[in-house]
Amino acid sequence: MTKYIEIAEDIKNDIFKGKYLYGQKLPYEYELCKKYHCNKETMKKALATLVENGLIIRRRGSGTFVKDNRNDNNDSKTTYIQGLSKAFQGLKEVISDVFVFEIIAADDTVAKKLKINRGESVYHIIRGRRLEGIPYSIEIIYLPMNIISNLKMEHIKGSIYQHIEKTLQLKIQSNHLNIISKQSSELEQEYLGLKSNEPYIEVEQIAYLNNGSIFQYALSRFNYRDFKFETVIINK
Amino acid sequence: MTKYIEIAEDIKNDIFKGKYLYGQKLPYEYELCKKYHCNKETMKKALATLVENGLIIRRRGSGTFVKDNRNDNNDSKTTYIQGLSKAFQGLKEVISDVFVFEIIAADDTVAKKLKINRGESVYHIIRGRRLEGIPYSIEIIYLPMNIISNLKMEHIKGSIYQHIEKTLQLKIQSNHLNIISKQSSELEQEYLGLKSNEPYIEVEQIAYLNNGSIFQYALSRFNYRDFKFETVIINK
DNA sequence: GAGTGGTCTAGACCACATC
DNA sequence: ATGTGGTCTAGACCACTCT
Repeated sequence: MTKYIEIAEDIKNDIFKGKYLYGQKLPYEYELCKKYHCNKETMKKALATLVENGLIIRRRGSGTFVKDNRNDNNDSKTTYIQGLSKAFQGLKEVISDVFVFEIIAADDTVAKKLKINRGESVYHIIRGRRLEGIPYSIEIIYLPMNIISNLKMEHIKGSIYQHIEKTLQLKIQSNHLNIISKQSSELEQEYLGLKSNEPYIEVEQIAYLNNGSIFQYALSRFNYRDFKFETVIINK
Repeated sequence: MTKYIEIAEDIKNDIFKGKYLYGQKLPYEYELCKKYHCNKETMKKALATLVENGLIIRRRGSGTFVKDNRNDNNDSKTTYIQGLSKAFQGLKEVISDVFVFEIIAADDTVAKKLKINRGESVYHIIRGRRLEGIPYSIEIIYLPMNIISNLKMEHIKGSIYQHIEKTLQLKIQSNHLNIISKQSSELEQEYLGLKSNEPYIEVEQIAYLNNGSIFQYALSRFNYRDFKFETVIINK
């Protein structure tokens, strides 16, 4: 881990622990530099990640403040906080229902998305995800076999990311998301509890490793009633 | 404008103009530094904004590449590219139907969102937006009068942002978005062409100025068929 | 080993806010 | 005037990729 990420994590934890209260001023950059024994620019980088995550606000001339998020609704089941699926912060139990787990030849669409050749082998997974017993999403996942290997049913039932990061020691760099809505078919209606003619929200996700290769093309489908996506846009 | 933003804009234009083709390698950092007469760190900052915008991918050890976006569907009417509403890149004509334009006292909800006191005066606007004649969104907007002044019908019909940035000379720093879905009522059904019991997508937006104050609380509602939101998440 | 991108530091200088 | 955050530079050192 790099220094600025460690500092950012530490301050983030302080905020979550309530050391710095909502709306309150954080110590000045200079003070934080002293505390963490780092340079001004490094501290700026650390704080910039917190700004991007919507945790703090910085104002030239006045200071750095913890963003007030208390009025956010926390009743939504699916929350992509800071863009990344924090999967309920690990607080709640997630169970997978595996519908499909097979190896197929990539068709044109999948090949295009994964930037591989048509016909190359890919894992094809369809799984339902339940949160404390209640279904909340259907995931359709394609993983190129030349990058992701030794995928087992236990990973599909649990965490694919853990297998990628822990077992294969690959580093995930970025996720390119596309959020749209579509008319549901029977699978979504049954699993997500939608009526016929009701739509679902789909998050298309193309995920890159830090070596630039695409390791995942996935479609996550949610009941529109449960969907919530939070993000911050910084104007530059 | 700062140097790194200018450089980023310039490279962005080159990409859009086709100078650097999709999938192609960009000149090395060092070459770009020479071209733009800047320091390595400044160039990194410029390129980092393009990474955040999903335009390029950087790989340690191999280079910087233009991201291939050719397989994106461009048939959606509403595209929030890079998070920010680029409003169709100004290519298509936008017309507003103003349903409500009044000054009211902030109720509890609005006061909480705008971080002002209950009872303070705010502009309350409800307008429909049409793209080449076809309705695509309903916007419910609240602007605190102590920040935004002299709002006229012409601004509501055109661009409120232009009034804020050009006339009032205020700088917009960030937008905090929350995307959810809700059951439609008559207004959305009529204007957006939804059937009863069909939902709409709502983008809740809280917008900050660079002095830290909140100048807008807005709800934009879209027919779920037309909605598309693109964003990039960088893992750090 | 050479090429390429990432992190960190030290310090100059600038812009904005508050008193 | 002072406090506070933002930008830019020069240069050291590190990590990864492609041969």
